[in-house]
Amino acid sequence: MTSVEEPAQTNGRLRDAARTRAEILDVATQEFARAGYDGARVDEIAARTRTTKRMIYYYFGGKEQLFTAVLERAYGVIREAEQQLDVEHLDPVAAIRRLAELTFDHHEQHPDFIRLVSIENIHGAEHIAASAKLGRMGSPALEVIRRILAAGQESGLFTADVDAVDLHAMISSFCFFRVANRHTFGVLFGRDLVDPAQRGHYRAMLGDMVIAYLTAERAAD
Amino acid sequence: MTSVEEPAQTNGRLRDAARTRAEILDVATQEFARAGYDGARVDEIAARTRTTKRMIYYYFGGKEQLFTAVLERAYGVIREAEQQLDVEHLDPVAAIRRLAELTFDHHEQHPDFIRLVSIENIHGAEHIAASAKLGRMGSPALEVIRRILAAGQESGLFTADVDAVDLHAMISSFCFFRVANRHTFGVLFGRDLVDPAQRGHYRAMLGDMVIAYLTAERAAD
DNA sequence: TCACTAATGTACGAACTAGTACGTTAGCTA
DNA sequence: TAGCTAACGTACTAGTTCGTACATTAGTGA
Repeated sequence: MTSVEEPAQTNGRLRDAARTRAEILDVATQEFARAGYDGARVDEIAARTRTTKRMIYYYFGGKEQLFTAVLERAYGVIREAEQQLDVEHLDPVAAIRRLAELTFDHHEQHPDFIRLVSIENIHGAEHIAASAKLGRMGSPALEVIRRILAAGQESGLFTADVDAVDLHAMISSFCFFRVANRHTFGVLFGRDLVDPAQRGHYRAMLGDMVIAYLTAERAAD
Repeated sequence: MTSVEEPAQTNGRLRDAARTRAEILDVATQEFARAGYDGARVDEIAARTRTTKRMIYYYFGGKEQLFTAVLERAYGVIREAEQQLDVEHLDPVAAIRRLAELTFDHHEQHPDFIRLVSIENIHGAEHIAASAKLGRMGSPALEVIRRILAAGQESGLFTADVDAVDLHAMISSFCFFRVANRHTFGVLFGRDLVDPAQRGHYRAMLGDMVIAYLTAERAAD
């Protein structure tokens, strides 16, 4: 999240639409992630900005649209990260493990994003459904998974007949739950799923799980 | 959720503390699950009850305590369900699959519970942490998993050296994500994870995944 | 049956909160 | 450099929302 923390005016200008807009988005992201859609306070966002509430309405129109803009940018970030993904040179098993690990890392590094997605689901995904930018956006990772799966299935290495979307769901489940539910899980079971000391443990567990699933010997269907 | 929908007075009484309390809890569960903690309206809960807002404060003290009571009851329900669990007579593989399927079914049948847990995580699990009833409650399923795992590992059937809490997290991840994130996932990938026609598919996928993970041939650690 | 209290209802207030009307100025361009 | 407009600030309002003061009654036990 391109945080803007400079003294007062960036690039010598007092008035900078792009900077003001970006700063509002930064703070709004934190605030929505902190308190949920209804818990977030427009006044609080404004207060933590170098500008005023007036500007939020000037640039975004309202709280609802601001939240949508926050989601659009957050999804854009993960989209970009996935586009960096380069696993073409790896064998299917290594490639899938790599992909799983990248998903794992991204989720861990963007807890705010996870919270925003949770919040959006509480609200039935109405904002992303209404967003032209986000509707059916899919994910660059999906195409990659598709190719790896095809290669693995062709070579007989992968026995599971699973499609890319379902495999993506499986990988995301684990990564998402670990971050999203860490608080209740921690209280109820006395175990912090995001404990840095256990990071490697869970990362390996995810990879093992996915590979085991894909390569398991199946009874005839 | 013991829904109370009778005409006016149950068991012949106009004033029935237990009934009023239960009815408030029922409606509050729906309202909190619908809109989140801050989105939920105390007035709305009262309106959909046969009693008044005054009673919410009389019985629970406030919105915060009401939400905690809602969580306590919701966790109580899953706790009870898990206590029914009887898999002692099954071999480890069948037992684990059974357990996974029960978790799967429970999550599917209680979307409100899933939403409440999501909401509670947005708020850092502060309510269940403060609740005497819920702190470190654990889960009856955990003991069952522990026993099955021990048996499976002893017999050499299970190769993964995973503990009960982590396995529980793995199973829950899949079940939770499927229900909790169905909305955003549906919009972004055009696939409804809770489509009844696909229920069997995902249920089998979960079992296959867990069993594959537990029984996979491992390279020496 | 009488009195006492748990249970309930009504009406209201104080604080908050999204959103806006109105006024001002920086910075670009002709 | 004059003027025009995008960018910005202040002060306010209308409506909402949690919570409560006060009044009332059902049911129970003596």
